[in-house]
Amino acid sequence: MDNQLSVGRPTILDVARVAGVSHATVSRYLNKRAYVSEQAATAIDQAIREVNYVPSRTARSLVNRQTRAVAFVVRESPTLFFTDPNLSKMAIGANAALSAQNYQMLFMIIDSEQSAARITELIGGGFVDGVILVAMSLNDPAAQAIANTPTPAVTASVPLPDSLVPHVDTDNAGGIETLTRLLHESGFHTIAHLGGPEHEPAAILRHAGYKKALGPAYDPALVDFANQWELEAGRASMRRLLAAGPEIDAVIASSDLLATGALDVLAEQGRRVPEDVSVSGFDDSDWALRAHPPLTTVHQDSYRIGEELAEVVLRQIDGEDLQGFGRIIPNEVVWRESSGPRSDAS
Amino acid sequence: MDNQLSVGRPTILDVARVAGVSHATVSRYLNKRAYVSEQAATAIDQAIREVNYVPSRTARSLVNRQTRAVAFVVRESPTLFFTDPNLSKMAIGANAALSAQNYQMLFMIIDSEQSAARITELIGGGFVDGVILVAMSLNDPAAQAIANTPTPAVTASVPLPDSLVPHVDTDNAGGIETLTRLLHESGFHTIAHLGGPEHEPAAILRHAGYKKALGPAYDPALVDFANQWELEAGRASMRRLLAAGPEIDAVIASSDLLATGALDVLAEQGRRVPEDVSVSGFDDSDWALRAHPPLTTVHQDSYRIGEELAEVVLRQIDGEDLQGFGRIIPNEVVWRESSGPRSDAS
DNA sequence: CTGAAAGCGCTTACAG
DNA sequence: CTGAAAGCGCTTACAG
Repeated sequence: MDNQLSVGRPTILDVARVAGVSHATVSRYLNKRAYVSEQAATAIDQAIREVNYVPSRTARSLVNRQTRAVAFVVRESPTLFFTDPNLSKMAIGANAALSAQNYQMLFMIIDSEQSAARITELIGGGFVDGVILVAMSLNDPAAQAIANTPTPAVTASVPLPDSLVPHVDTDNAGGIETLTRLLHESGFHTIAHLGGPEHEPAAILRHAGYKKALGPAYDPALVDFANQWELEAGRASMRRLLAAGPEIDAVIASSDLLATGALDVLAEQGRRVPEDVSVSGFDDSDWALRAHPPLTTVHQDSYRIGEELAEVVLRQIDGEDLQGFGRIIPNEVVWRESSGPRSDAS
Repeated sequence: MDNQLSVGRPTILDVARVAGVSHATVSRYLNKRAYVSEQAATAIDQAIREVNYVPSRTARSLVNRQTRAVAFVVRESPTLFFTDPNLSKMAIGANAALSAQNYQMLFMIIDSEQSAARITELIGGGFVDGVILVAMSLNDPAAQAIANTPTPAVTASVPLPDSLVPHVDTDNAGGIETLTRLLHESGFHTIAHLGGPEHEPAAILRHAGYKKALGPAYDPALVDFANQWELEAGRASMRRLLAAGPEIDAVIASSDLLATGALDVLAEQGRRVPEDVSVSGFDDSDWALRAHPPLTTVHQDSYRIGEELAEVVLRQIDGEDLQGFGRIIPNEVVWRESSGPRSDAS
């Protein structure tokens, strides 16, 4: 009566032997996609418990050519990732959407060149069915390598250059455009723009929104681009703006961090915010709330962006061709003290 | 001259055909573990580029019986996870240690019953070689199921009941013991303990540390256990303590959150902190810093805990039997305003 | 140094 | 309804 089992973990053959059927029948039972007699079913069910059988994921993946897993790869300093609420909400949103379709999200952190290579091989080697790539900097070899893999991919926030990988992003242009309009309507008329690095897509789009809102009133003398997305670069840029146009009564910065740099310089020079100059940012990050005064900014629905990212990979996994596709998610202006009272406040 | 390639992604057979060798030789070349002639090597190398070959992870895993991946499973509200700096530092530490050994850490979030079942199957099915389990609540079926899998596991923070799964934890008893001693030396003599839920291991250990430090001076009348790790439970417990022993001049709470509840009640009753009563917590979480006044607490090196967690799974993957093993990581008292001036401050 | 062959643990037409 | 057989893409003794 001793059913010899193999040494390692039990396989479908062990179950078959105990149940007294062929392993093909066990497989059919497991996959519920073909008829199995009631009698065989109960025998198999019991055998599964008896030998404590769990199907091998790798064997299944090999024959099915799918893993039902999607990687969420972060090309960022891990600390920054966990700190940035926008990024973590994105991850939570994507996880929920994937989970709902019974896909497992696998969060991976690139924290070294070695890990970048390993993750690229993993993804190129079919360890997952798709990949959501979060990378802030362009021309990043690691990001490029992952995107060039045959595995369906989507990038968050930044469309990769020279690549047809679809991307999902917040409405950079629209957010700033709306903000500019609101400031204008609230009585600010000499509105400067403190942009991000001039060649970065996000900076370009945000500048475009500013320009569009102003229309013919747009004045290039009131625009300056910071060299980096850094506090110090924001300060330098603000100094240039003040030197060029001392009469400005509002500054629209391309990020909360740059706006914080602007606040520093304005304080140095004795300009009051918002009484003398209104300041605003983008992102609605912690910087916006911690600033003195708290910053008007553009808030993005990161959870939703995460969900859309998931949808875009999933559709590609289902065979849809989404080359070059871009999805823009609307955002929302959050009006705070740094812009003074809002004229049209209801 | 047209080398017919199969339709899907190229396989080792395609490489072999193009290079004019057998696929076994290609495999040997890839694994560098047997001699391959220089001539064959260059041909293969070129063929790999030509067909753009990347080895299949699933096929490899199936024959090698290993995936070189370790799951980091979080049984927590995802938001809480990303918010809690202790948890994210743990993840970063584990990721770094695993990565250094060329293992890929796969971060997975349990956010529903469905996902709990899916992840359990994944792990039981050999999708990863090991699992680090972060679960705060005991008797959690999902945690138990994962731990009962044949896959090597380790739990963070909490040893699972009735389980021999190894665990790594901060020195609960030692931290509170040291803290109690320091308070005593600083002139506090009627020191109460506001413990966590009476049957939770962490609460039991912390209480033990308090008791040990006090020795014969220990007085059970000065001890109360909160019903939950919640703010409100901390308040209720503090009220009971004050009712039982109004003369207390220090309260050692089992967590920062419980300590915050204690602060609320003391403020209500007009007792000044630290002038009338010293208050301290455990965790060095945001609660500790945001409290008024900031809380003395026990700080844990979460990054290091993460590294140790990785080491414990890795050793098991390497075949070591670590059943029942527990690793206790030392921690450190952080003295802040809620305890007044420290007598032995250097 | 290198092929042919078996096998890792599954799924799935194909005949019965 | 169910077995036998082939195949998913690799690795690895075993002979040469």
